[in-house]
Amino acid sequence: MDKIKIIVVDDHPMVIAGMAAMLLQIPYVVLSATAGNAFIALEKVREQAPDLVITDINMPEINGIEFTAKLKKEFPGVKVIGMSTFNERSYIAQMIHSGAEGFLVKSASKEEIEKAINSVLDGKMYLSLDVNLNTQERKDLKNQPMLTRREKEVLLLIADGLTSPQIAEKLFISLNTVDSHRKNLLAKFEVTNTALLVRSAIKSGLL
Amino acid sequence: MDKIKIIVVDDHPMVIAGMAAMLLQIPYVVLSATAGNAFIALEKVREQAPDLVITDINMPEINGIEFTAKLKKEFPGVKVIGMSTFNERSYIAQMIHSGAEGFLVKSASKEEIEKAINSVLDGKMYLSLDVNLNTQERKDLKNQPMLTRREKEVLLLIADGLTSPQIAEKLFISLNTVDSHRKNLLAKFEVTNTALLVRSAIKSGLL
DNA sequence: TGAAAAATCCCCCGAACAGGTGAGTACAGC
DNA sequence: GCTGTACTCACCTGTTCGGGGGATTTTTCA
Repeated sequence: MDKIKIIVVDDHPMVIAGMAAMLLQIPYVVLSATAGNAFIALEKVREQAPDLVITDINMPEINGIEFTAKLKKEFPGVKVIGMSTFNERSYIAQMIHSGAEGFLVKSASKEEIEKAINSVLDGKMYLSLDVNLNTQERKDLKNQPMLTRREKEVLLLIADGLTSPQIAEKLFISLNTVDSHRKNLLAKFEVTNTALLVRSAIKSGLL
Repeated sequence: MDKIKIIVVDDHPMVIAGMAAMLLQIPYVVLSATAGNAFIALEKVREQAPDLVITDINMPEINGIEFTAKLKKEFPGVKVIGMSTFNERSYIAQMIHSGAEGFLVKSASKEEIEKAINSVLDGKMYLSLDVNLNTQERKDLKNQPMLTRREKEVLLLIADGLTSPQIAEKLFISLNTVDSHRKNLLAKFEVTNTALLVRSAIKSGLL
């Protein structure tokens, strides 16, 4: 059997290096490419046709979730394992929803990584053991609101302390529109005021 | 001149591996030990008498800040570089206060790590370039506002999504008083609305 | 090309927030 | 006893938010 071809995507060189070192110790896999962002990653996937992509979730420009969605659309056969640090578990649900087969925390050991790779290539799903979700967190996970482009913009400006009128001016839209987005944000996050909105957004890693 | 002896402390094997790979490429340093937590790290330091310790800041049980403080007390000569991921810059000030000479973000490149090591061993302080404390952030760090007991209580309740009337009821005080505290909070954090208040408080680690 | 999703805009209304100013009480430290 | 700080409360004003509708135009994408 051929070696399993893996591509690792992460904007932290240190993580890339660490993952590379760990994968080296697994005889039946080969790291066929690495990428520091989603654009490069997509190119590499087209070139290399890997069996598995291990991708960071928090990346600038295109995050791991969108990246996974794009990747899965173009290459449904490629398996994906998401990776994230401790406090950002909140993305897991979205990641799974985007089609990822596995999830690892960055604190994973070589053994765990190996197990994840095997499970996923076996057609099974793998979730890092560290992902011990308490009920509240699980809730936060499920209800990861799907925000539209505009909603994200508005959310950012709210978190930057702008008032609705100021946001309206900045985005060249009417106050009514800002209010609409604002209400949609509150609804999607299932909160009733700005304080909780900002807090939830931060917890979800959106800010 | 002898090689520079370095000990790396991080609870993420992947980061350890990555750092090890990077340090390997720097000819005049040697990684004399690694540790997954502060206890082991202290042992290793006693054994190895390293020149430099590179430690994660976020670790279970004993965090990097306490660890640095302990380490510096026992071995004042050992240089320390703190390491953290992106969003946790708020610890930098505490880290420096504990005696660390440098700070790196985990997204650091090999070049940056090398520069940090050189600076620190040269007796200079090194702060990761990514830690471009813009004036606002620097302010956030310095001006950790001195909150009174009551103000903290109110702040917590605000962040929990309670409205002023609800807070008043909960604390058995009048709405006017809650408003007073609220205004004092806004003033102390130098912000003008609740969104920024919550955000600042989280950034300052108060929530 | 046609349906669905997103973005835009409008109205009303009451509640909550933010800014300013002032002031009484309680308590700790000097 | 004086001083400073925290905590409490009050009044007034205008702005912003939040909740409830409904409606139209782009955009997106199957």
